[in-house]
Order: sequence, then C-alpha cells, then structure tokens
Amino acid sequence: MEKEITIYDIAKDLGVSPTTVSRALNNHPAVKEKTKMRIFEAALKMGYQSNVFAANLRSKKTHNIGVIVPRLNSSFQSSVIAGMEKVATDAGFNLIISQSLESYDKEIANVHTMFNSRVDGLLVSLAANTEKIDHFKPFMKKGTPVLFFDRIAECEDCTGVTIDNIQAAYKATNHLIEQGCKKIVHVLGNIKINVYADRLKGYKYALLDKGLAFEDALVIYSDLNEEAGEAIVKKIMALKPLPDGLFVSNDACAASCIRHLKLEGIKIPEDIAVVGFNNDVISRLIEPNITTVNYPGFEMGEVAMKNLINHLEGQTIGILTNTNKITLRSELIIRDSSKRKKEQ
Amino acid sequence: MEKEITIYDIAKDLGVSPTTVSRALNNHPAVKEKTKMRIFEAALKMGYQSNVFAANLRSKKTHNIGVIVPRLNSSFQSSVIAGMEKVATDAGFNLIISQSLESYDKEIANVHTMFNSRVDGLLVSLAANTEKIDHFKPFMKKGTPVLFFDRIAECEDCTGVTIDNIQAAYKATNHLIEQGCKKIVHVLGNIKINVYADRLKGYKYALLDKGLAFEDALVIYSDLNEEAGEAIVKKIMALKPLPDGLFVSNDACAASCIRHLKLEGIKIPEDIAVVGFNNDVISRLIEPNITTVNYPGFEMGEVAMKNLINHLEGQTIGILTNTNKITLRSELIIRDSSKRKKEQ
DNA sequence: AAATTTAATACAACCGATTTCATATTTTTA
DNA sequence: TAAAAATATGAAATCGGTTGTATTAAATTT
Repeated sequence: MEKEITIYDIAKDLGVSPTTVSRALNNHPAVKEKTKMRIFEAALKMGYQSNVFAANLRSKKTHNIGVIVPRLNSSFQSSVIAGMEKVATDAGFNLIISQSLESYDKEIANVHTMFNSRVDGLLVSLAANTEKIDHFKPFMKKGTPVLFFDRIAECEDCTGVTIDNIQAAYKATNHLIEQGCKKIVHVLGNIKINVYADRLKGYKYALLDKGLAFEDALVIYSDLNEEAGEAIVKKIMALKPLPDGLFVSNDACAASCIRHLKLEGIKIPEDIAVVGFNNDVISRLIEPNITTVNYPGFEMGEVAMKNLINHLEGQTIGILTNTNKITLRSELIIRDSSKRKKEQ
Repeated sequence: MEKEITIYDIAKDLGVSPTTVSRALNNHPAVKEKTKMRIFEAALKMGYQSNVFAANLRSKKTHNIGVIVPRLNSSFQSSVIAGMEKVATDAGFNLIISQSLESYDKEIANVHTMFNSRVDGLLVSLAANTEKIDHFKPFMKKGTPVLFFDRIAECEDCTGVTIDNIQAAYKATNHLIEQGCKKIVHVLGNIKINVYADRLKGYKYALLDKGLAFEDALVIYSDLNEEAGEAIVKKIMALKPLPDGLFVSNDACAASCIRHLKLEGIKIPEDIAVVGFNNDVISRLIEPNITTVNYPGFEMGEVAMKNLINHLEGQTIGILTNTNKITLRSELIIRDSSKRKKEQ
C-alpha cells in the first residue's frame, strides 16, 4: 500500500531529469559513468522497482514468451519446458504457459489469450486434432514469431524444431528385425500429427529395406495413454500367427502393453520383443526395461527458445524466416525388452 | 506492422468519447445497452484488441497469477497446475509458471521475477531446502496475497492448502499392519518439508496405536527419485531380520524399490508388502500394482486458485486472512502390492 | 409545466517509463 | 582563443486505457 518509487522520485532526489534516470537504468551509453553510479545507488537505496507496464506500453515489448503444449504432465513436455525456462530466464524473458489438453478448441482459446497478453513470441506443440493453423494468423499478420516444436505444422512459412522421426522409427524397427522379428506390430497415435505420420514412414521403410511385407493389419491406432494397453493387446492376440515384435510410439503405452501381454502369458522379449519411444522414467522402471528412443526434450526446449530469442533480439535476422526446420539428434537405447541376442 | 486500433479510433468512428468506449467494453452499468451494442459491433468489425499494458498501468492490476512449483515434470504437480489453469482461465486470469527445481536459490530468483512481473497473487509449493520464507516478504509488504499448496510454510500469517498427511500416512501404515506386517520401513524425503514430517508422524502414530515399536533404523531418508530404489533396497537388505512392510512416500520411488526388491528375489507382497503415495500413473502400470494414497492434485489446484481469486475479487474478504489452512480429503487405494488377505 | 432526480455521456488528469529533438556542457581542432 | 565536434542532459510528447468529476439528456415528481 506504500507509494511506489518511480523514476521521477529518483530524478527529484538527485536533481536530474527522469530521462537521465531512465537512460541510466537501461545502461544507455549517453549517460556519464559517474551519473549512472549515483542513479544506481539511489535506485537501490530507495527500493525502486521498474514498472513493467509503463515500459511495455511505451516500448511495445513484453518480454513474455507464450508456450502452448498438449499436456504439462508428460515427462517429455516438461523436460522441454524446463529447457525453455532456463534459456528464457537467462535472457530476461518470462514464460506464460498453457496446455491445450489435446483439444483443438482449447488450443484456439489459448492462442487467443496469448495474443491478448501480447507475448513477444509463441512456442507451440500442436494438439492431436489440430489440422488447420488459421488461429495463428493474427500472430503472423502482426509479425510476432511463432515457432513449433515436436508436433509441428506442415506449412510453408512455419519454423519447427523436431527430431528425425522417420529415422528414429527406422532404427527402432530395424533393431527389432535384427533381433529376429519377422512380424512387427506398430502402435501409433493420430496420423494427422507429423510425429506419428513420420514414424509410420520410418517403420515402413525399414520393413521394405529388409524385405518384410507391410500389412495394414499390423498398424494399430491408439490414443497411447496408460490404459490403452488392454485394448491393444486384445487386438494383438487376435492376430494369427502372433506377431513377434512390437513397436509402440510411447513408453507409457508400451509399458501398459507389456503389462497386458504378460497377463496373457506372453514372454518379453522371447515371444514378443518390444520397443517404445521417449525414454520416459517408466521405461527404466518396468520389468523388463524398455528399449526406447531417447528424445532430447530439454535440448529441444533450449534450441527452440534460443532460436526464438535470437530472432527477437535481431541477432540472426533471417535465420528463423529462412530455416524452416531444425532437426535434433535422437538415439535408440537398447534394453531388455527387445534384447534377444547376446552379441549386442 | 499495421497500426493498432485503439478505443480512440472506435470513439471517433462512432462519435462518442473514449470514456464511453472503455466503459462499454468493460461492461460498465452506466452505459446504455444500445450504445454498448454499437460499440461492441464496431470493436469487432474494426478488429480492436485491448492493450493490456495501458490497462494494467492505470488499474494496477495485471490479471496474472504466478505459480512456483518444485518441478513441472511431476504427475502430481502438473495435475495441480491443470486444476489451477482451469479455474484461472475461467475467471480471466493468466498463469505465469516457473519451477524451482528444488533449489532454494532458484526459488528466490523466481519469486523475484514474479514480483517484478507484478502478479496479482502467488501460488507456491516450496522447494525441498527452503527453510526461511523471507523472500516472500516484499509480497506481504505490498499486500499481494501468497498462498502455499502441498509444500506449505509453517508460518502464522500464511495460508496453505494441503491434505492431511498425518492421517494419510496413518491409514497407509495401519493398512500394512492389518495385512500382518510387523516390521515396517518408511522411506521419506527431506524432513524439513511439512509433507514428509507429517507423514513420519502418521507412521509413528499408527505403530504406537497398534503396539509396534518405532525404530530409527526403519526410517530411510531419500530424494525419492526413480533411481533411488537401488540404494534403498541395499539398506533394506542389510536389516536383520528383513522387514515385511514398506511404506514409500512417492510412487515413482516405490516402483523403483519394488523393481530392485524383485531383483533380490523378494516377493511382493508375500515377503514385503508395499504402499506408495500419490497415485501416479506408474502405480497402475508396475507389476504388481501399487497400493497408494490418492492425492487430489487437480482438486487442490482448483481449491487453491479459487480461494486466491475470490480473495482478489474481494468476494470473501477475510477468508484468506482468517483461514490459515485448507485441508483436502485423501484416500488409500488398495492394490496388489500390499494385498495379502483375501477378505479385503 | 416547472422542479427534481436519475441516467448517460464527456472532459481531462493520470498511470510511469520511453524517446525525439533541442539545449547545455565539455572536448577537440583550427 | 574562437569554432567545430562530441558528449551529456533535459523538456515534452507519447503509449492507450481508466477514473473522478462535470455536464447534458431523460425520466420522474410536484
């Protein structure tokens, strides 16, 4: 309730103008070093706190960056956010975070809120059923950069940060083939999402290269949550003959599948070898440990944020507009759920 | 880059004053319904977007609420945040989220940032090694409400939302005793955190009530992460005779313990019955399913946010200042990891 | 119909920092 | 030492809403 200290108070106190105080506090070169010092000290002593809103109002910059993810409670997504937060905080930016909960409508609402909050930039991982990206148009129109990560949009003038999902899925599938699998089931999410579409491609390419036939019946669509295993396993058990490999596009779901396969008396990896995706905590806790693709979440967050901020600060004019895809390295981590041969 | 539409533009267009436009857009009762309609339509047609900063500058309200959690990638914490987000969004507030990563220093930095961002209120779950809460004083001094949840501060004039950890731990321990356990190990986190201190109490009280002796050797301190199981199990295996019950203050860690116990040839629940805490996804995926305490994260988020917002909107003046603890219900969910008797 | 009350709108100051342009001061050069 | 250049500081307009007070228009009462 006490009156706020403003640059005017400092100015009056020191007998200088508010202009000089403002410049000094922003470390403007046109203020004498000695004057700066006096102002810094006075500001500190008087308990001055800059009013962001006055600054934002005038400078039209908020130093806020919006982040929209499908869900916060995903170990992958929260690693990404942790990486983003680190870079943003170091650069003096705040993070405004919201989740779409995989809903297109909520995503639209979130984008709206972000627009009204006038974030300087937006980082987005798309919801499952987002097909159009018209809701980002106000940003494009205004010139506010929008950068997609992981779940990126197929759009000419959009920049995105991802891993090479095709390659990762190729490696995963190939690994199963090398372990002797001849009939591999692939479980994936909504094919509208680039991530799953690409992994399906990688799976197909690997089969093709090794001379195995692709069958529609071996592709199972699922929402990949931790309860999905039961339904998936039911479908698997209906296949004759039984498959001997399983590539699931998500560790939590892979874990659920393993659980239900074991309940059916299937031995992992002897009867069916399993590979997951994401390197979630759960992949290390479940019995057997799940072979999985390590997804560099933290790094992805860092890279995405760093690019956005560089662009905002005009350090790399054009990088974001010319590049339209940044691809990060991913790796297959081989664990017991797929390890059949000893010479691995 | 196009010029922004302001209330002045709308005012000029309709031949009214900016005041009226402002009031109409804020649904002020002193504006005729017909005029409001005209203004709304014009605003929509002209693509008007309110400038939050001008509004904030004058009204000294940001409609931003700060949230600081130890980690975002905890299924519990993210449920809490989901609950908060829902309530906040419905009430027209934004969420600014940051994580302390269990570091006191980072928490201080986060609180600082929140203060500078002039959030209208702050919701905090404390970092593990936070003992003093002096860093919140600027908020108190300014009259900005700070509300703790889950990891609350022991402080006279602080409000907090939690579950009854003593009772929850009592029930969990009691359940193990009822399953025939005579020697129960309790694994918990930093005792400075109220959550763990209270659970330890509940554990002790249950032992006491059932005439079992409390032994310091049966209490194991850990950081409760998913790798901690190995070290914990090593300690457990060193106990002679082996314990027959295990109460772990966190599901991920309980899962890790179960994994390593099984590697040692221990049968769950026959040799050692296990109870976890939180009802994390993992408790339902691990073999056997983990008996656990359901922690109403989403609800906790809702309740905390609702209280804060009510206070901000002056609807329940005094509720927050008079109440200094809100306790939510929790329940024990019994699953296979502890179920020895059939008549359960 | 005049007087009084109430409803609707307008004026103008204000929130606090930023920034353009002008001015004062100091330093360098001729 | 005067003139030119460089440096440091200040005055005032500006960003775009909000809000207390004044004013006008409409409704109600006498």
